[in-house]
Amino acid sequence: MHMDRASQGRDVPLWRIVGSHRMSGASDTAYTAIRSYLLSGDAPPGSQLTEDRLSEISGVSRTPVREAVRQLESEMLLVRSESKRIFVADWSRDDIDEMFTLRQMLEGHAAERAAKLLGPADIEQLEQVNDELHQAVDQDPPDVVRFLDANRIFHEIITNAARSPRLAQVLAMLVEQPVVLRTARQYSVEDLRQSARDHDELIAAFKAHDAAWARSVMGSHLRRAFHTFADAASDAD
Amino acid sequence: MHMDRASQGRDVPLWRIVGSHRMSGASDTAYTAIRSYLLSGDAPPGSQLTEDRLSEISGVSRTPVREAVRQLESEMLLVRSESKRIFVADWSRDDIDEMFTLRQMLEGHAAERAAKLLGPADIEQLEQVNDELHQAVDQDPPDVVRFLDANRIFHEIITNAARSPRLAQVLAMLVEQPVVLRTARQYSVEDLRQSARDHDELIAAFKAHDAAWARSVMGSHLRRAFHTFADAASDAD
DNA sequence: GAACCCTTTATTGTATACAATAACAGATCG
DNA sequence: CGATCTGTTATTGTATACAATAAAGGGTTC
Repeated sequence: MHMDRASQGRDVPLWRIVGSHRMSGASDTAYTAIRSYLLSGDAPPGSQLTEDRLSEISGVSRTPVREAVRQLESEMLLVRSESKRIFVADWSRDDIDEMFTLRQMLEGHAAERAAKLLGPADIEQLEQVNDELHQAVDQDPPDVVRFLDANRIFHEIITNAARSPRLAQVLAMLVEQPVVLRTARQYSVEDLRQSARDHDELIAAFKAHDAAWARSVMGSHLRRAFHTFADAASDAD
Repeated sequence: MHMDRASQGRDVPLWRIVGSHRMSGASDTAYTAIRSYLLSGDAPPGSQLTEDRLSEISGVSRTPVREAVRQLESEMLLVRSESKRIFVADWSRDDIDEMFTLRQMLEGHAAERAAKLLGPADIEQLEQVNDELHQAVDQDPPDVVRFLDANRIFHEIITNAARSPRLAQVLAMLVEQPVVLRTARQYSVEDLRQSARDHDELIAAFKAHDAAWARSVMGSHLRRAFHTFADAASDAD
């Protein structure tokens, strides 16, 4: 009995199915450690970090830390001052707006291509991931972390399906920001449900191989996601 | 007599006006040297390079070479094998197609925003650069290098005018590829003239602050550029 | 007390030696 | 032969010491 692509992933953790990150070596230790630190919220946006400090945090020498910092810089979780010092990125509402706008363009394009390229097995995988997402929402209380994981994987599958390495590389720079992830914890159940419904419709568009439909749904999905974020963020003030 | 932004650049070399690259230190020496080497055409696409070799070429130690390689990897002039070895990128026609498609999306967006944000001084600068470009075309024979320089700066001004650091960063990854630059040498005068006319129309759209017009012209400009490239490349076979 | 210069300290940049790993080539065995 | 094992070499990865540079502090002068 052979294992096709859909069945392959059935018994492994969801977050392993779409793995883009090499996981070994001190560079990756540093990357993972620093990223967790930034996403944990313990690092105040705008505060300075030094390579030595990050070296302590991650337990490896400065050399791999420097590589990790470069990567996190390109993902815009870190920024550098004029004199090359390292700071935790501080995203304004306009910055987040622009990020979602870019994602809308690029992921809209990805969805368009995916509609033409996705096979039945791929679509089955998308449904599987979206089931996971639905379950996370329908828990009481909803499991936001599980939701965000499934959501990320759902989008990654589509991005990869577009079979454009350049597009994937560019989108990797526009991942969710700490401020967005933190804000997600206070989304309403209805917000999460609507997101899941968007995914349902996206899958329907893929099944119909309707590129324009897919782009359109992806566009409104991401645009609404921005406003959900913006509302939650302003409520938090 | 004060110096406004337009007059500031009048006496400095054109390529200095829009400088996004920090120019100092061994890392930049390495970056510049390796990039020149790749663009010179002496490096066969697909061939392997080692850090030691690049270190010899650029005259600095492996540490800054590694940083430069990372940068050139993100600009997709270099690629890495499964085992992390370094190779000169080898772009297929489809890869180039996809690159121009992504540029069309992103620079179309940039043009849209630029149409709203560009001031008279900025537009004057664009005109100045496009004059340069016209002159390069009207020389006999046309000066393709001068043309490409002016063209790059023209597009960079628009990208920067969009005032979206993320957009600029993403577009920096989609710069012109060696194969495109080499092919440009055999563009017909008429191809170059049409390019210059596109720029004229772009400037007209900016003067009218007509975002939709600007996006549209940028779109057809880049799309035609791809076909010009593709035709020239297939002729060269 | 405010601006300037000088010293000291903090931080990043570079070179280099060594460690880890992958590719290569030749020998051995079926 | 062909496959596989093994030692050798090529190449990248990591740690660390030192160099270069920017920031911070502290004293001096006007």
